[in-house]
Amino acid sequence: MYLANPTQQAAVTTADRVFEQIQHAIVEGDIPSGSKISEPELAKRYQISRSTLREALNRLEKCHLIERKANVGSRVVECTIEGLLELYITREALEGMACRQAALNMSDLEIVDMQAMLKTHGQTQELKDGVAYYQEEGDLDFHYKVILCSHNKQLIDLICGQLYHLVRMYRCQFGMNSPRASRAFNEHSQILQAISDRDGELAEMLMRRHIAASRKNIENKIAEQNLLD
Amino acid sequence: MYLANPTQQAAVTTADRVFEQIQHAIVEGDIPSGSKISEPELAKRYQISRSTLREALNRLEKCHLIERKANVGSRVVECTIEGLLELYITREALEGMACRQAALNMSDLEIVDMQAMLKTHGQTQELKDGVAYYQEEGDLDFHYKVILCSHNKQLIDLICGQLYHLVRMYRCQFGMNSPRASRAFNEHSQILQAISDRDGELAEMLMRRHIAASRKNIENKIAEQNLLD
DNA sequence: TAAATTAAATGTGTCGACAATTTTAGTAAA
DNA sequence: TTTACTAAAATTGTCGACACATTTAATTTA
Repeated sequence: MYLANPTQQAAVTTADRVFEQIQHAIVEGDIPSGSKISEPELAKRYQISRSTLREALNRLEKCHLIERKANVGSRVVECTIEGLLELYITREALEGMACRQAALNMSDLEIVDMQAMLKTHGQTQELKDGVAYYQEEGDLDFHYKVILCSHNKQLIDLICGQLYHLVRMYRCQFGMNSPRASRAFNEHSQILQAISDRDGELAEMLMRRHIAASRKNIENKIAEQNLLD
Repeated sequence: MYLANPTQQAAVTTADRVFEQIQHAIVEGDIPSGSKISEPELAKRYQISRSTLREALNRLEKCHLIERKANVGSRVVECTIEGLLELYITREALEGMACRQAALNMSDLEIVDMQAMLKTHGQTQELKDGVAYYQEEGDLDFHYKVILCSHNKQLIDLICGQLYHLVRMYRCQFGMNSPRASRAFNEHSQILQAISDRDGELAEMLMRRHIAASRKNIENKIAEQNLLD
């Protein structure tokens, strides 16, 4: 089961449903990264007409999962190291600002809720220490909540509606259930503290460091791997 | 004549052409902000089938110029004060980071080019001092160049491919040919200096202040206007 | 054999028509 | 007059077919 996107309203039309199915298939790698998409083939596989499929493809393009060229066709986006680093840099900017806005705009109730959620994360983490579960869902959960609490529609749409599908895709394809779990939890706690103090500047700074740390973690792994070649 | 988007590849298909036409009409306010879009009517006006029109509508949705609801239809996005402020906050985050990346990644040649452009701006500004022209094109020109020079595809697409159409729309509809022209020029010069020094941290900070200043300028205007009511 | 040209096949873009849903108009009941 | 229900009209979603462009295969030519 994959994390439902909070900004994605319930699928009512067939194009919506097929969009979600293909999205899932791409994120999980069932439709491989970089592969060409054949409209007739996919239309047949999902038992829909090409028009409906193209509607779905348009939404996939909107969240950067496929790329289209006129008169040529669509390809699933390629997962490259550079792309991953660029994605993290963009996240650093956007989520940093979202965190600042959350510190300024969150209601007291929302803060209480988030503290409860983090407490839960801490407990499950003590139980299955260092297990991928936390990184898989808890981390995204925390980030999602912060973004939604920015109360900035523009930020919410850009990050949750578009970038995060790519984030999930990279996580799946590069198998990134990193050992940063316990450190991430501590960083989340610090961030929430800054938010509770309504310290927007600190909250942004901590979130940026948190994401930058993940990025550097990846860069280091790559560097190690390159030394082995 | 309006500023062609550097990320927008040449229109080859009819849907492309119609997309550009409607985009222009929305930005300029010929199709009013907040109005409902009738697919049959627009299809007739542009002499195309509904399928082709819907393809164009999908791209308009991608750059946040229209909003769609399933089984109900499309509306031109509404220009509100809150929306404008949210847009500026998002720009502050994204363009700030783009500016930092530009300082890190720009080639020396690109820096020389940009210095030349800014010099031109300074001269034309001396000629028609305080005239809207500068703010209308020069400002966007500078910002566009900085973003492109970040060499970060993700940032480029988000800002140039999506946000900037909205920015232009707000500029048109709110008649924002502000008197910040000369101050903006000075701020641009400072930013470029930081970029030339390869000082990413300073470059980001200055760009963020530059955009935040615009936002506060707007907020003040609103506050003044509210006092009169 | 390799390169260039042409022809077939595949795939994308566009169209008009039908199905399903929503909105509007009209009628009946309170 | 207002509300509730019903029927008609209009609008959106989906479909299959055709036009056009690109890619692939076959044929010719150097």
